[in-house]
Amino acid sequence: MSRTWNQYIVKQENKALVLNTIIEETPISRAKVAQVTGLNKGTVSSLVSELIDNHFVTESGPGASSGGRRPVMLLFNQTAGFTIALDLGVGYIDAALTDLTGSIITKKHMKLHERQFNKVFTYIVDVINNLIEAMPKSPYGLVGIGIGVPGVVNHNGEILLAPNLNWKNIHLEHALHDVFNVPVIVENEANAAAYGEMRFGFKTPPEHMLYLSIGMGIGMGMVLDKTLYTGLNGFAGEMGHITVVKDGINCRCGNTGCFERYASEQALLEQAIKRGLVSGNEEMSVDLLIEKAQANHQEVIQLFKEIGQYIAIGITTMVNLFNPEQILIGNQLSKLSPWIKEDINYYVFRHAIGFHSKRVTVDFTSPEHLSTIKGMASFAIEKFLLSIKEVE
Amino acid sequence: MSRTWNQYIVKQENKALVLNTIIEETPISRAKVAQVTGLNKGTVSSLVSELIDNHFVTESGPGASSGGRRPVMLLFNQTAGFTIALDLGVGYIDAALTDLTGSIITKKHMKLHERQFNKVFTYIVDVINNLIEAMPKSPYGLVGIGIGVPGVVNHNGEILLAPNLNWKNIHLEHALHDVFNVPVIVENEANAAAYGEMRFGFKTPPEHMLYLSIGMGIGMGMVLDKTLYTGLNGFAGEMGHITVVKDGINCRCGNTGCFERYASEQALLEQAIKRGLVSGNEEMSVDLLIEKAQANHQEVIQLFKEIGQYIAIGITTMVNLFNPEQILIGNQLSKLSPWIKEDINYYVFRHAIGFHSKRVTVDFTSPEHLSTIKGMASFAIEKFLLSIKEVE
DNA sequence: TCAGTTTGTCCACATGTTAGACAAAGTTAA
DNA sequence: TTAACTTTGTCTAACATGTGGACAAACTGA
Repeated sequence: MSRTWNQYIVKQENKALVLNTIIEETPISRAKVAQVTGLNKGTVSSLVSELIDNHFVTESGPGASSGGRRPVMLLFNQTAGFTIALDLGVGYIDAALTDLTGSIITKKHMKLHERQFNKVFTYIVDVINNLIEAMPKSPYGLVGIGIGVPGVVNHNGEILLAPNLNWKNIHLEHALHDVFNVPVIVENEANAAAYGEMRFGFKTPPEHMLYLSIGMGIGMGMVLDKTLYTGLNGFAGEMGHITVVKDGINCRCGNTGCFERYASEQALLEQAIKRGLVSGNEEMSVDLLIEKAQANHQEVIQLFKEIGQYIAIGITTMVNLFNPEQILIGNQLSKLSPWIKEDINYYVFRHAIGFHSKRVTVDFTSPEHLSTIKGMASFAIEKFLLSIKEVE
Repeated sequence: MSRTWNQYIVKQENKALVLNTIIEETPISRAKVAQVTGLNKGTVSSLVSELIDNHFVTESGPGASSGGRRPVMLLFNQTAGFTIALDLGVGYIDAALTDLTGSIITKKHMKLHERQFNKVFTYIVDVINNLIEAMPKSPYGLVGIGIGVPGVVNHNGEILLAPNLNWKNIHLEHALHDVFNVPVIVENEANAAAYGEMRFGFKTPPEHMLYLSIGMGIGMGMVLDKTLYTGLNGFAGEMGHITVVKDGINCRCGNTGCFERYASEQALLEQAIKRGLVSGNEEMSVDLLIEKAQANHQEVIQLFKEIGQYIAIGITTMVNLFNPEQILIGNQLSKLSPWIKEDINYYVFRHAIGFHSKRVTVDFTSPEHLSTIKGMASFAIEKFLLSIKEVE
C-alpha cells in the first residue's frame, strides 16, 4: 500500500537533496553543501563521491579561499545525458537537443505542409534522429523525449483530440517509445509552456502561475504549488470553452458564448475580415494586422483593443478563481502586447476582487522563450532523475 | 534550507504510517499492519507499543483466528483528545465537539440577532466554553479549534472581508488563541465544506472535487489532489465574481455580469420580487418559494429553472477548467435540487467538452451533512497529528 | 613564521530497520 | 486425543546510515 521508510530511502532522498543543491548552486563546495542542506560533512562527502562515480557530478579546480583551505568546487555534470524536446505546432515542428539543465544544444525547425498523422510522424522521427546524431558521447546518452502538442492529452500520453491537426485518439507516446526505446512524455502544449516558464522564466519561480496560450484556440496551463495541475484525466485547462457571454456566438464545441470565440486569433481574424480591414489580395494573418497597427491604422488598433478587452475579462475570471501569483500570456496573440497590455492591467486591477490584484502580475511572453520546448525538456529531465533514485 | 533525512525522520514517518493504517482500518492486528504497510513485524510491534504509551492506540480483546494464534486487535483511541469546530453563518452559530475521528459528540445551535464583531465574539466564546464543559476527561484534552466563516480569509487566519456580516480585517485566529490557548484554524466556509465532504462524504474520497456554496453569494472550495487549494494568499475560489455575461448587471464588487448576480439566492429573491411571485404580506425567503413550487406554482418553478440554467453554465465552466471528478452544490440553493438537478446534469453533459462529462458527477448536499463543521474538525485533527510528529 | 581558519576525511557511536528464530496460541484432520 | 500446521507477536543479531568530533591538509594574515 503505502511506501515504507527505511535507511535506503533516507540515503536516496539525501542523495537527491545533495544533487539538487549542486544543480541549483553549481559550482559549490562540499562544505557549503553541508551547510546549506544541514547534512553532516561526512555524509555529504560520501554521497558526493557516489554521485561522482555515477557521473552526475564532477570536480573542478580549487575555488577561492575564504580565509582557510581552498575548497574543491563541485559541478553538476550537465552533459551526463541529453533530452530531446519537441514543440509540435500547426504547420511546424520545433525541436531541440538539451542537456540535463535544460540548456539548448542544437535547434531544428521544420515547416509542415501536411497534417496527416502518418506523414507527420515520419517527420518527427527524422527530426529526432537528426538530433541524436548531433548528440555528443555521454554516460547516459538520450534519457528521454518530450513532445508538446496542441490538443487534449490524457495521462497515458494519448492524444484524444487535436482539432487544428485533425487528429483523434493517437497514441503518440507508444509510437515514439517503440521507435526510440527511451521514456517518452507527451503533454499539451500550454501545459508544457506553463511549466517551462515557471522553471526558467523567473529569478524566483512563482508558486501559482497560469499560462494562457492564445492562438487559434485558447488553452491554459496551470502550475499550482509549483506542480502542473492537469485534473482527473489530464483535460484541465480548457479555458477556451468557458462561457463569457450567455447565449453568445456558437462554438464548434457545441456550447455558446465560449471565450475563444471572442478572444482568440480566430476571433481576431474573423472580425478583421468582417470589418474589411484587409484589401482583397492580402492574405489575412496576425502579422499583417500588426503591420497595419504599427502603421497606425486606427480601425485595426480599435479591434486589438476590443479583443484585449475580452482577454482582460478572462484573466479577471482566472484571478478571482485561482488567486495566482503570476499570469502569462503566450502564443500568437501575445504579439498584441503593445496595444493591449496597459488596458488589460488596468481592467484586471479594477475588476478583480480587491485583494488579489495587489499581488498578481500579468505578463506577455514571446515565442523566443521556447517555453514549450523547455517545459518538455524539464519533464524529461525530472523523470530521468526520479528514475535514477528508484533503481539504485 | 531543505529538510534532511535521518533515522529519526524515518521513525516519525513510519509511526505516522502505522497510526494512519490503524485509524483507517481499525480494528486491526499488528500482523495485518505489517502486511499492509510493508514494514517488518518487529518494527510495527515497537512502534505500536510507543503509540499505546502515548494513548493514541488501545488494545482490545483478541480477534477471530484465521487458522492460527488469535490476533490482538488494535483500536485507534479516538477519544484521546477532542476538537471544537464551528460554522459561523449569517444569523447563526453551529458548533460541535468532535473526537479525533471527526465524529460529533455534542452539537450546539445558536441564533444570532446581532452582527457586530464584539458581540458575536462573546457568543462564540460562550459556545466554546459550553462545549469544553461537555468534554470528557482525556489524555490530550482540547487539541484544536476550527471555525469556518462566510468571508475571505488569508493564510494567517485573518478575515479580510465578510460582506454579509459587515466585517473587515478581523484577526479571529489571534483573538481565539488568546482566550483558549490551543491551536486555532480559521478558514472560509466553502473551503471547509469542500474538505469535509471530501473526507467524509464518499466511500472513496474523490481526488479532485469542487464544492459550490450557493447562498446569498457564491463561493467555491477546491480540493485538488485531495488537498485544499487556496491560492497565493488564500483568496482562491471567488467564483461568485467570474464574468458570465459580458456587460451584464452591476455587482457590488465593481465588476459587471458576475456569476452571483444571476445564480445566487440573492438573484433568486430579486427576481421573485420583480416578478411579483409573493403577495404583499409574505416575507420573502427561499423556503417560501420552495413551498410555492411544491404547490406547483408554475412561475416559481420557471424561475427556479432559469436560475438552474445559470448554475449549469457556471458548472460547465468549472468542468472545462478543472476536469474534476466530483462537483457538489451546497448551501441554500441546494434545496432547489428537485427542480433543477436533471436540467443541470443534462446541460453539463451536453456543453462541457466531451471527454470530461463522461466522468464528472454533479451532486447536491444538504445542510444536515454539517460539511463545514466536519471540514474544520478535520483541519484541527490533522494539525494536531502533525504537531505530534514534529515534537517527539 | 605562526596562530587562526576552512575544507574534507575518517572513525567510533547511536539509532532504527530487517531477517529470521522462537514461543505462544490457535486450527484442522485423522 | 493427538500431531502437524498456521498465525501472531517478541526478541536478537546483523546491517545500513547519519552524526559528532578528531584530525590533517591547505590556506590567510599579521
